Parts: sequence; C-alpha cells; structure tokens
Amino acid sequence: MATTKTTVDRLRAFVGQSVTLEGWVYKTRGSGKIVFLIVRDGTGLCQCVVEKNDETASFFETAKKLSQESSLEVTGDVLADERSVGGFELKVSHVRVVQSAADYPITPKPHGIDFLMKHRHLWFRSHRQWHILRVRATVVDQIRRFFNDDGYVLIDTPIFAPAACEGSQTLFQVDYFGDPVYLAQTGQLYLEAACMSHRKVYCFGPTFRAEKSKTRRHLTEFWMVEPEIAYASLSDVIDVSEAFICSIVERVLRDNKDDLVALGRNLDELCAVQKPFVRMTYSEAADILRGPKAKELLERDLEEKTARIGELDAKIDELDATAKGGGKQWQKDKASAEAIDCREERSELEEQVRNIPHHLELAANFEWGSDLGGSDETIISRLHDRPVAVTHYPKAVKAFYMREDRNDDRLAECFDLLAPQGFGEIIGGSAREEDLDRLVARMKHENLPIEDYEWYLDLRRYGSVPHGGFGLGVERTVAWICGLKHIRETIPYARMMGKFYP
RNA sequence: UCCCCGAUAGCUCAAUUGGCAGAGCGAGCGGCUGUUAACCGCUAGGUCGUAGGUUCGAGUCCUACUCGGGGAGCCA
Repeated sequence: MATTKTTVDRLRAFVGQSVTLEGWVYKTRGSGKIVFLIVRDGTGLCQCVVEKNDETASFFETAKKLSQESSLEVTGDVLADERSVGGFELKVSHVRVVQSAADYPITPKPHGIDFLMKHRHLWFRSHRQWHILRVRATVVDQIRRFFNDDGYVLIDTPIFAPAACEGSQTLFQVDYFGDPVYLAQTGQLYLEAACMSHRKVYCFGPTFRAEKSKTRRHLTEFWMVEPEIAYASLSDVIDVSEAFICSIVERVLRDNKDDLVALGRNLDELCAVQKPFVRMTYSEAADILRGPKAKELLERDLEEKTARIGELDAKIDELDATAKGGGKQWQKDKASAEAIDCREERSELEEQVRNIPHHLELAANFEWGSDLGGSDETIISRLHDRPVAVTHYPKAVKAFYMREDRNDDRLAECFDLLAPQGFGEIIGGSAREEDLDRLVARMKHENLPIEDYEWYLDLRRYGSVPHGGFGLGVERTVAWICGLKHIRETIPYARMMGKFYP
C-alpha cells in the first residue's frame, strides 16, 4: 500500500492519493454502516469517513467506538468534498489506534470558565483556543521581528530584582539566600542603562505583579515588551509605538486571517488601525470626559442596553416556551442552550446598566489631577476608531522616572496608548527624566531609598541624554486583536489572583 | 480591601417560589450508509459547597464560612 505521511494543512496537494494522518479524534458521528471521524492533527481538522465494507471489516467496529481525543493514525484516499470541514476528506482504508482515551472531560457542549481553566492542559485542544494561541505566536514573532529589523539590540533584564521600580505593594517577594528580592515588574531601569550603550534596545519577557485585582484585564504573570531609545523625545517614542502597533496588526491580518475569522473578529475594525493615531493631552481628555460627547455616549449606551435587555427578556420567554413545548428533542435542547446564553448576556448587560450612572458621574465630575479610570479610558477609546495616545498626565499620578514637562512643571512627558472599541490601555510609556537634580528631588519627594538607586543615578552623571521608551502588554494586545473580552485565554497558562493550576 | 451575583449528577442547567431531586450532554448497551452541537430506544449516575439556625417539613428562608464569576481601586 503506497502511502505518504502528511498533515491536514497540506491535503490539497494530495487529492486522489493515499496519505496517512497522525492525530486525535476531535469528534465522531456514526450511523450503522458509516462512521465520520473528525480528526485534528495540530494543523487543522479533517473529516475521515469509514464505510463498512470488506476492506474496512477488520477495523470498522474499532473505528465506530473511537472516543473523543483518542490518538490514532489514519490512512486513506484524499477527496475534495465541500461537505467536509476544510474542504477535503479522507476515505479511510486503515486505522491504527495509538491510545484509546476514556471519558475525555471537555465535551462539545458548553462548559463553565472555572472548569475550563482547571482543564487548561486539555482545553488547548479546543478549536477556539487553538486559534487564539496561533495569533499570540504571530504577535510575539512580530514583536521580535519589528525591533530586530530596526536595529534594536535585545537586552535580557533580570527577573530577580533587588528593589521596587514602581511601588513595592504590588511585588512578589522571594527568598534569595536569606535576602528578600522581588520578581521583576519591569525591565525598564536596566534598559535605560543599556540604551546608553546600544542606543536602541528592548527587553521581552514575563513580568510579575501582585495586584489583587480580579478583572478581565489583569494577570499576575504576563509578557511585556519594552523598547528604550537614547536621544528620543516623547513624540519620537509615540511614533515608534504607532509604527509598532501597525506592524503587528498588519502581520496578523496577513498571516492569521483565518484564525481571526474563526474567532468572529471584525476585520474592518482592524484594517482601520492605520497611522496616524489620535493624540490628545490628558487635559483634553479630561475636557472630553466632562463634555457633551461622553455624556451622549453613555446615555445612548444606557438606552441601547436597556432596549437590548427588553429584547432578551422576550427572547428568553420564547426560548423557554420552545424548550418546554413539543417538538424535536434537539430543538428543545438548542432552545434551552440559547436561553442560557441569553440569560448570561442579560445579566452582563444589567450589571453594565447599573454601572452607567456611576460612570456618567465619574466622567462628569472628573477632576484634573487624578488618573484616568477604567471607565474613563473606555469612553475615550470608544469615541475613536483607531488607537488613542493620551499624553502629558499630571506627574503626581505617574512614576518618578518620567520626564517633567519643561513648559508646565505639573505635567509628566508620558503617554498611554488606548486600543479602540473600548479595549483600554495596551501601552504605557514616557520620556525619562535625564536631569540628575530633578530626578533626585522627585525621588526624595516620593521617599524612595536613593542609596538603592545609585547605579541608576550614575546614568544621569555620565553622559546623560534625553531618552524614552514604552511597555506593551502582550496579552492585552492579543485580546484586543482577537476581540476577546477576557485576557485569560490569550496566554497558555494564565496566572491570576488565587489561580496557579495547572 | 470594598460592592454585586452564584454554588444541585462527570459537564451545562431546571425544580411550579417551603411539600416525593429532574432534563440534556457525556458514559454503557442496541438501532440507523452522508452526518455537520446528528437522530431514535434502553441503562447506570445525587450527603443539593461547608457548618449552624427557623419550621411539622428546607435545594428553596436566616447567619457565618469556603470556593467561583463580574465589577471598583491599581495597572500592561
């Protein structure tokens, strides 16, 4: 029997030939004398059809009883068939079971998030997760490629850090041969040193924050890429972030369009991510929040969401009636499953509706001097169809190393980049204070232990120059690009407050 | 740390509002040659999160705790 080993993504080249696939059973459907095996092999899905006849007699019963996620080698002729997922199918001539799986926990039916997170090691195999992590891999590759192709030198910064860079209450403390050290929450200060050697540098690795926040935008361990550039102004740094974000979006649209479509992402919204991004100062953002546009947006939201809740109520009643009435069992089943989805959407909307008056109040009473809250960021980003850079925050709410605005000493030369459609902050960056006296004064004001930062201050003593950089959160970026509401699915093994298994 | 919601079969959810704990999926057995979350019949599967309390009677009401979800603060 002449046969070639191949993978699902290459079937097109083998139509009319016999091939062998190595994979796992994703789903099965059977009838008396025909079995459909949907096999996944890591590169895609392929329907394998086993018909009962003399040729298949030796393994037909085995194939019929194959359980979900059993591993197997399957051999057969490749046919083009539109009825099949992916457009090709295998007319099976041989099946070898590698291992028979029993009682695979994740079924094709819906599961709760807690259950799925506890089965993350298996959840990977589900189609949606497979698409998301493929997008992540492209994003990570493009991050490295963008900087490597533009003359940046990769500097690996330490994960064990001796002291706080930004604030010690959010650090994980580790016992280091009897001394307390902390898991790094940024490599920035180390990068500032390196950029005085290489001019353009970046670091890329995991970052740890012990923030006690349980929200859709937080992880305790996440990946961050941080470029740092010597002789750069704030405006230069924002230019880099623009080109950087555009290159990532463009690359994903080029290489992962199928994944995005499978995830239901609106591609037009991604295509609209083009230079130049919107730039506004913190003060302008504050005016917008207090102004009529923000109010209109939230009031329209309130109307639309209330109306949607009404629609859902009606739909739920209708579905419940279907589920309890006559008709086919599968129709009733489908109706009750849909009703569950509708209830979930309704309770989410109800929470949002409850929060809108509060958000209205926060926005309307926004006071110059406080940081933008999550709801404030959402308002600003939803008013634009491309990313928004909010610049020049009050320096009091920002980190000590940010450069003081020489025209207005209340301000820091910093920016946050907000992703559109309400996804919120994906980048935070700034020009760094290069003046020794200003920096020391600021550190004293914040009661930072100057002696621990002597090495950092040396950078201002020996050839200090204007410089700056930013940090981009990989998971938030992937969530935005994939259109996911929660970032926990964008990292292979999410670490969140109270969660570290598996 | 604070606010809201939840916990019932392996999984997803019901239980007529205090009166005999149920359905689908999954599992097992049987049937069906083109299925797309297939379908049809049968079988097994439960200390209703934990501990107290109210009551003739508690899955349902009250209190505390544990765990989970969502949000606030903080942040990428």
